[in-house]
Amino acid sequence: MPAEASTSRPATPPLTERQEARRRRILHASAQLASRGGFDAVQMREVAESSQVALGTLYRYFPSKVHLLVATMQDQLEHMHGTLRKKPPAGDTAAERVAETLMRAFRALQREPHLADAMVRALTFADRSVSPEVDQVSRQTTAIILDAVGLENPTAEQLSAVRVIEHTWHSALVTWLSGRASIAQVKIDIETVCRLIDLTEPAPRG
Amino acid sequence: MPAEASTSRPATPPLTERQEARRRRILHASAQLASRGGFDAVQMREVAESSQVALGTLYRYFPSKVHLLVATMQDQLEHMHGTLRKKPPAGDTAAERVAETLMRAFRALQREPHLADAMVRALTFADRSVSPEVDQVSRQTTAIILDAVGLENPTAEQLSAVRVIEHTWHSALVTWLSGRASIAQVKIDIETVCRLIDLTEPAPRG
DNA sequence: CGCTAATCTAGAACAAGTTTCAGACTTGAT
DNA sequence: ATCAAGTCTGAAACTTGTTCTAGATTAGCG
Repeated sequence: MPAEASTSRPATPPLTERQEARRRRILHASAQLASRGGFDAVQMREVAESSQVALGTLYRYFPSKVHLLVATMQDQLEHMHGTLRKKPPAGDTAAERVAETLMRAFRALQREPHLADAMVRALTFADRSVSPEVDQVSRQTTAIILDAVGLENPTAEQLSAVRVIEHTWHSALVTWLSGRASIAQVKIDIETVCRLIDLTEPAPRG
Repeated sequence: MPAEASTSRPATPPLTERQEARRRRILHASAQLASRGGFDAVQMREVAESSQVALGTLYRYFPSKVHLLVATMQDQLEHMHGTLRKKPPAGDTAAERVAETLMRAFRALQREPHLADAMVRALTFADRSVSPEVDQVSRQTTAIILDAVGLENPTAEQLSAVRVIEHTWHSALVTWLSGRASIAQVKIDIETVCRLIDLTEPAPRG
């Protein structure tokens, strides 16, 4: 039994520099193609060509198109979390802060609607084989929301509220991307669901 | 300009008996294959063969696999709405009734998890070209929830709460289907979000 | 009935995701 | 420096959704 890799994710052997560079090129090409034409425009052969990697290699790094796009989303989310941390939301209540955070993220996605389409479609289409990666995205999203709530040790009830907010966020995004809801409606729904978090917050002491 | 088909959906010419029968056979084959192996098991060639229809004909009836599966979902939802109407939920508050209704629907889906997988994946993967059909599914779901709430003329606020419940329902389903949440967790989240509907309900007069 | 337009069929063809394979290249250990 | 193991490449093959075509069938109409 090897004792390696006991800390973070299971059995991810460290990548050499060139491998890390390949991985970056692939993710970059993926995001670029997605920004153009969304999910359909991310064609594995094109990603491979764009990132100067053989098709087989692309599949070694990302075992399917969905894996690739979910990884792309992880990448973007990380970036967004960083951005959000720099300018925390200013609302008085947790609900206001969460809603503001989510709408800010929403507007960022609006700027690259095709990219958003590709990532979100991949995320909701992912089957069990992508669970770990999707879960990672979900944890990242949870972290962003909890940051906005501003709690260190949320109760089970609060975690459920956060999950519901997350559900609403994803599904509202899907609805908007498929043209079945306006931005105004998304905003209203986000604000509606964010009330839940206040419901579960103990009255501020003092 | 023909004046026909002015009433319901745009330009759906009435089907002959044999056409109606073909449509039924197709939907039946689709549901059957889906029940076995989920989304991937619904292969257009197999659906065509199973329903004794040429591939080209299948595509004339349903312009894509996603269209087919969304139509399958419409079919199933209609059936379920009928079933639910017969035994309305018994809770005292709107929240209880809605949660009970949704969990009942959820248990029905649990009985055919592969079928559920196929339908839900199709629904969330659908792009703009399927909007009308997806919207129809959404309206049907809304109707089911509103039935449980028991309101004739919901306010805008209540409609937003219903949309949020719907979002949560879909997304929780996706999470469960991909093995990232347990049934218990889904139940909790459904109950959590259903509280919203009570928040918006005016105190009963009397 | 006999005509015409629409529909259906069988099957080939095409597109994009995925797999496979032989050979060239890297890497790490000796 | 050299060898073995692992990785990358280029290209072909395979799978399944989708489109296309030519000919047979059916439906509606005079």
